[in-house]
Amino acid sequence: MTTLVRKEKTLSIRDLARHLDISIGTVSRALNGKADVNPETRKRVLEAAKRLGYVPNQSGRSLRQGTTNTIGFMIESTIETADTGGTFFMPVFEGVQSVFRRHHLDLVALLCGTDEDPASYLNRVVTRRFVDGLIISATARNDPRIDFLLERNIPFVALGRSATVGDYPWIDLDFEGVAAAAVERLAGFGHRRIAIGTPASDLNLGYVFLGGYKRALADNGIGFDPDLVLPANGNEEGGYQVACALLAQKPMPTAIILVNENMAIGLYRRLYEAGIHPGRDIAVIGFRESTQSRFLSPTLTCFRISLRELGIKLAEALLSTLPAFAGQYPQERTKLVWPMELVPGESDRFSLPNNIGSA
Amino acid sequence: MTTLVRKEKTLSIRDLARHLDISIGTVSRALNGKADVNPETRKRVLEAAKRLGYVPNQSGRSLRQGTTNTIGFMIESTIETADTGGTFFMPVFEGVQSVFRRHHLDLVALLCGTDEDPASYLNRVVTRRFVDGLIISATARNDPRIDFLLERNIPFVALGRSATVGDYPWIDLDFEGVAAAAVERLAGFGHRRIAIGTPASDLNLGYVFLGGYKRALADNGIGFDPDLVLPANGNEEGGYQVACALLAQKPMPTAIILVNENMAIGLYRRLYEAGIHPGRDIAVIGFRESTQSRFLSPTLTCFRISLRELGIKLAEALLSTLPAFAGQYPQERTKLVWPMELVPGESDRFSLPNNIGSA
DNA sequence: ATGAAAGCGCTAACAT
DNA sequence: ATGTTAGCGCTTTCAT
Repeated sequence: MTTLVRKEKTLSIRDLARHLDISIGTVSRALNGKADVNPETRKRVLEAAKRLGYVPNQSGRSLRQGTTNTIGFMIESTIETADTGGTFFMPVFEGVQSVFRRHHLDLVALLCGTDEDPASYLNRVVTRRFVDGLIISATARNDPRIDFLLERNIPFVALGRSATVGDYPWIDLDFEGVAAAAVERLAGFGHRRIAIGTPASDLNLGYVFLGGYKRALADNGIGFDPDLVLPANGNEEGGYQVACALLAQKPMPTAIILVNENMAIGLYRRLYEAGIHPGRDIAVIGFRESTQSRFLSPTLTCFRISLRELGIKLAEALLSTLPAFAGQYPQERTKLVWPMELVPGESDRFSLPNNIGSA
Repeated sequence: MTTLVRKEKTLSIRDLARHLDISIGTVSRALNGKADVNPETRKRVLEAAKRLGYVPNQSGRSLRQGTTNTIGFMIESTIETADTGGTFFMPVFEGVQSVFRRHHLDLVALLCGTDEDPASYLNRVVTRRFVDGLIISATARNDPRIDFLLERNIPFVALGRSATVGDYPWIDLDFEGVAAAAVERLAGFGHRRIAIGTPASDLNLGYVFLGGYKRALADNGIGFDPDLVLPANGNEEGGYQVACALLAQKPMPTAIILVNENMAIGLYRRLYEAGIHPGRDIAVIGFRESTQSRFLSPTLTCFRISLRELGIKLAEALLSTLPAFAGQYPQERTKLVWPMELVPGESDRFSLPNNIGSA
């Protein structure tokens, strides 16, 4: 037969078969690694495919197989995350991707705009059969997306717990443990009036964080004072507001724990304006260690986590819920609280006499 | 006919047609707003579709039409951008999305991992016909992706210029203008030894930034000193290194311009360690205004840009290259340098006597 | 204004 | 081990 190499048009499997003078069925089987193909034939096919730059059309495959080989990672760019979310998600994304790549699954980030309802956005993505599975993040205390995905039986894993009931896989940071460790450390330094900066929104992590804080207070014999709970956005501006709230209290708390390390910048700023030095006049503990936290003055005491590892675990948790991969990842529904490790900085390095700083 | 509502399976257009007892062709035409449909029929179809939750299968459409109605926004998570890139891209993404949504185009972020070659990643995405068009970012001085996309005739727009030749649309920040404005401002304050922190990598923006700096020096009668060009990564760590380099010079430069605002944090840190105060002992000008820059101490003099607007322009530039939309967006190939507006902060607020600070 | 039918590219079931 | 063919869901001719 004639050597048919089309220009301008991408090669179809039919073109490839014609070029090799064999049937398209055999070509398909050869490319997909099926067993019943002559090794010689397979070699020819793979070589020709490579040489001619043949790549299967994903739409054709999807239509036939009912799967897209694409996983969606849904990220909401809310006020809470717009500024700073990227620094968190990029490394997680990398970890997820490193696992999926081995299985020829493509990962796409689905950024739901602030002017679109997350639930209806998700609905569109899912019903169009755009992805085979989903990773959702920024779980709300009550998250309709989870109900929706469970009901439709769509494979997914949540980055973050939720109060929404149901048997679904999730992985979450150990907000509770972080709050507890921070309180314990500060209490050990003699602090009694320990404030806490929590998210202003309905994110579930706020509730968990607050819960850990309260428990740790009790464990350390410190009474809970609702005035010391300071809700704010998890960014620099929020930190500034938290500092304002701190300064307004009499006596001022001697320590503050932040649920978000970016708040530290705004907090520092406001404190400096008031002539108060973190690490000398007030103890500050931030949340996640970052390049930033290490270069602030004073360096921020915070908690270390490998986001890439987290991403890898997320991917594995999802794979175990995908029918095509459950065999290779035979785990239970993952329900995992990811531990974080304290990294001492300069921001909380001072002790109080026992009798100072109590309420 | 019987009312056939399947469970567990998503509705196909065939199901919908059967349910309405009309042909699938008519249903398709009704849903796609074709003219030759009885208004009455169309109403019935749309109602039933809504009620039963019918959503067309994207794979079916794509296979038939040869388009996916999906645009890819390729973001590389390099060392340069991993930490901080998100803060930049999220708002841009929002802007892009707001335009595409009107045209029922879905936007997905394609994050190329650090362990994957950007060009081959792009190749995969394109040849699989996964997207109809692309936005690429982090353009290198010589960027093979541009050659590839031009050769394959794939609609795309670049966020960032490149030395790669060809008639392709791009939008870029005004690095040159920023460098020039910064130099001019500092020269006006009496500075003569003005250092510059540039990217260590081969990003095109580094060359453009440096070019603007050199020209502005000349315009202000200041000689160019290669020792004052300090390459570093565009993150906190890079800023720290820049500060180290500054401190090593005798006499120390009296001003520094950074190509990336995140560097300011590391720079501040190192300067504080050396007892040198930005805004008092040395003038600092950062790059992009952010929540961060406003809350640093001292606040950072930097440049404002509406990233959302930038995203909107990017989307429009791409649409004008897509055959299906070129009619609605009949622009020339966009080649646009996006202006940025100086936002004075506290970090460069001091003047030198004329005879101090000269080389 | 509607129906009938072809066919996009691919895989899998069946036949040989 | 290979060829043949049906059909995934959809849009778009071409009839009527």
